[in-house]
Amino acid sequence: MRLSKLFGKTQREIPAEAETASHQLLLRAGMIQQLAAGVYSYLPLGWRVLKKIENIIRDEMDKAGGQEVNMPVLQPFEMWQQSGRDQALGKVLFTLSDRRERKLALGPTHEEVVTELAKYNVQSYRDLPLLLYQIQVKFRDEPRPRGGLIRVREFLMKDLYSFDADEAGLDISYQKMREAYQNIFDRCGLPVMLVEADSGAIGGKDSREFMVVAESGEDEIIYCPGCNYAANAEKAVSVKEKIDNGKPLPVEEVATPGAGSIEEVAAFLKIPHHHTLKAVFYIADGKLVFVVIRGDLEVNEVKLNNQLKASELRMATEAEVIKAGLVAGAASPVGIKGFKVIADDSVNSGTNFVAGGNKPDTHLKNVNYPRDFKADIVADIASARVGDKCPGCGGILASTQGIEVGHIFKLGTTYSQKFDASFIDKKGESRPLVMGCYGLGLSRLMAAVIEQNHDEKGIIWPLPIAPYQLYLCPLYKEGAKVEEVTEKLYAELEAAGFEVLFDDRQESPGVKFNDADLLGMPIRVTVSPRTLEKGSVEFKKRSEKESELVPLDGIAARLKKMVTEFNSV
RNA sequence: CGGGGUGUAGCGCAGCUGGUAGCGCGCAUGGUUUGGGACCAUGAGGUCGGCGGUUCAAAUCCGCCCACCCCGACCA
Repeated sequence: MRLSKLFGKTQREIPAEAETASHQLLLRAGMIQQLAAGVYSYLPLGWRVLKKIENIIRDEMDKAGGQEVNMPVLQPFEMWQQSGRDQALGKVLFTLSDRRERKLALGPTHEEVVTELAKYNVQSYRDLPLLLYQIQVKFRDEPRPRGGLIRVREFLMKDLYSFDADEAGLDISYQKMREAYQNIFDRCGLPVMLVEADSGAIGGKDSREFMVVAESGEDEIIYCPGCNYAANAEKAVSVKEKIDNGKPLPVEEVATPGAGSIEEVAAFLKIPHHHTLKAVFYIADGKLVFVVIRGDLEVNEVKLNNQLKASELRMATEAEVIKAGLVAGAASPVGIKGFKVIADDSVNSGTNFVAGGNKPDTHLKNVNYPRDFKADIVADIASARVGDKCPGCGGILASTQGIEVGHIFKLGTTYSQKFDASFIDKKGESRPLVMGCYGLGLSRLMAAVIEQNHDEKGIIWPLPIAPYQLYLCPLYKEGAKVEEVTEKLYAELEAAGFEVLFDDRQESPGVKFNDADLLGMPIRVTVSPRTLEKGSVEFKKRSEKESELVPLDGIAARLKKMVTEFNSV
C-alpha cells in the first residue's frame, strides 16, 4: 500500500478527547474515528488490525472444533422477557420498535438466540458436543463508555456457545476453550492473566476472565504473588483473621455521645475497628436491607447482590434509613425486626463485638453471634483487600489494574430449560442441553495490545496483528537512485508475499520516521543515498533502538528470516 | 443518575470590562530543502454546539437545551 493513497491521516497533536494511551494513539494514527460516545468508525489501518485478530480467533475456534454461524443483531424483545434478562440487563439493552410497534432489541450477547437455534437443530446426543460461534457486532448501552475502544457501545465480539450432554462434556468443552483462548492471546503477543470472576447477570459457574495488566484497566485484580491465586476484586476472597476478644460476656449498654461512625466509636471506646460490627443499609428493588459486617471490612456489592439477586441494588440514603425507623449512627441488628438481615461471615470471626444500640448515642458491648441476633443469610460479602491473607497459601495479597479481554464460564442448563432446548440421551430420555459461554472482545483486545505495546513515539504492533509487516521508507534526494531502487524493492517485496506500507510521500526524513514510529509497523526498511552508497538498505525493528545495514541483494530472504523469528517469539 | 470540565477552521488553542473572529499545525499553489515533525511566499477554509432573551450591537452578558470528556454510581 502506498501511504500517499492511504485513507486516514496521522495527527501531530494529541486529541483533547483522549486520555488513555491506546485511545490517543489510535486517533493520532488515523486508525479509528469517533462518531458518538462509545461509537467508532474503523479506518483502513485499524480495520486491518481487527481483521488480523479476527482471523487468528477464527483459526483457533475452528481448530477447537467450533463452527461459525451468524445470528441476528435484531432480536424480538419477547425473547429477552422469556429469559428474564430484560430485567437483569435493564437499560444496557438497546431497544427499538418496528413499524408495527413490535419491540425489538439489539443483541448485546446471544445466549437466547443460540439456544433457540440449538433447540431446533439438536435432537440427539449424537449431535453433541456442539460448539457454535460468531464474530459480530454487539450493542450495549453502557452507562459510561470510556477510554476509546476499551469500553464502547458498539463493538466486535467473538462469542462461542458450547452444548454438551452432561457436565463431564461441558468440562471438556470448557477446557478446550480455555486453551484456545490462551493460544489466541499468545498469537496476538498479549500476556494475559487468568482470574476468577463473577458471572454477572448471565449466571453460571467456573467464571474466569482473561485480563491484560494495564494501568488504564477498569477492573481491579487481587492476586497472590506467592501462589497462583488471582481474582477480580468483585469476586476475590481473603482470610478473615480470628479476633480473640475473650469468652462471650453479657451484653452491656454504653453511652457514646456524639460517636456515629466506626471511626468515632472505636476512638471513643479506645478499641480497634475489628472489635466492632457496623450496619450498612441498601435498597434492593425498593426494599431496605440490613447488612452487618465487621467494622474493619467493606461490603462488596457484587457479593452482596449474589445473595440478594436484586435487579437494582444501591446504598440507602440517610433519609431512607431514618424513615425506616432506624437510628443512623447507632443502628444495630440486635433486637431489630421487619428487615431482611444479611451478615458477613466475619460476625463469626470473634466475640464481644461493639454494635449499635438502636438508641441515639448508645452502643452495645459484648454482642455475640448468633446469641444476640439472627441474620437471614450469613455469607462472605466482604471485599478482599491488598495486604489481606491469601486464601490459597496464606501469603499477602497484592493488586493491579486489568482490562478484561475474554470471559469464559459454564452456564449449565439455565437457558436450555427456559427455552426448552433438549436432546434424547443414550437411554432415550429427554434432557436439557448443558451449555457454556465464551466471549472475547476484539475491539477491546486491539486497545489492550496498544496499552501494553507502545512508547512515547507511538504504537509497537506485535507482528501477527500489525496492519502491515514492513514500513518501506525511502528518503528521496535528487540525483540519487533512491526512487528507482525503492520502487523496484516495493514490487519485489509484495511479490514475495510481504505486507508493505510504502511511504512514497515527498516528505522530510523527520516526518517519515515519526509517522513510522507512530503507526508502529514491526520492521522499517529505509532506503537513502547514504545506504545506497554502501549498496545496502537499513533495517530497523520498531521494538529496538539499533538498526542494521543489509546488502540490497537477498533482502527478501533476510526479511523472511526476520518475520519467522518474530512469529516464533 | 450525582459531581467536575469542555464546545470558536480538519487538529491544538487564543479572543479581557459587548463593536461582527485570530494564532500554530495541517491543507492548496509556487519555489528552496531532504537521516528525526525544514524554510519562504501566496491562498482556501468559520451558521463561534443549538434555541431564546437583554442590547443600537452578542463568540463575549442571561436563561434553557444538546453533545463530548473525566470522577463516581453502574457494568454483560
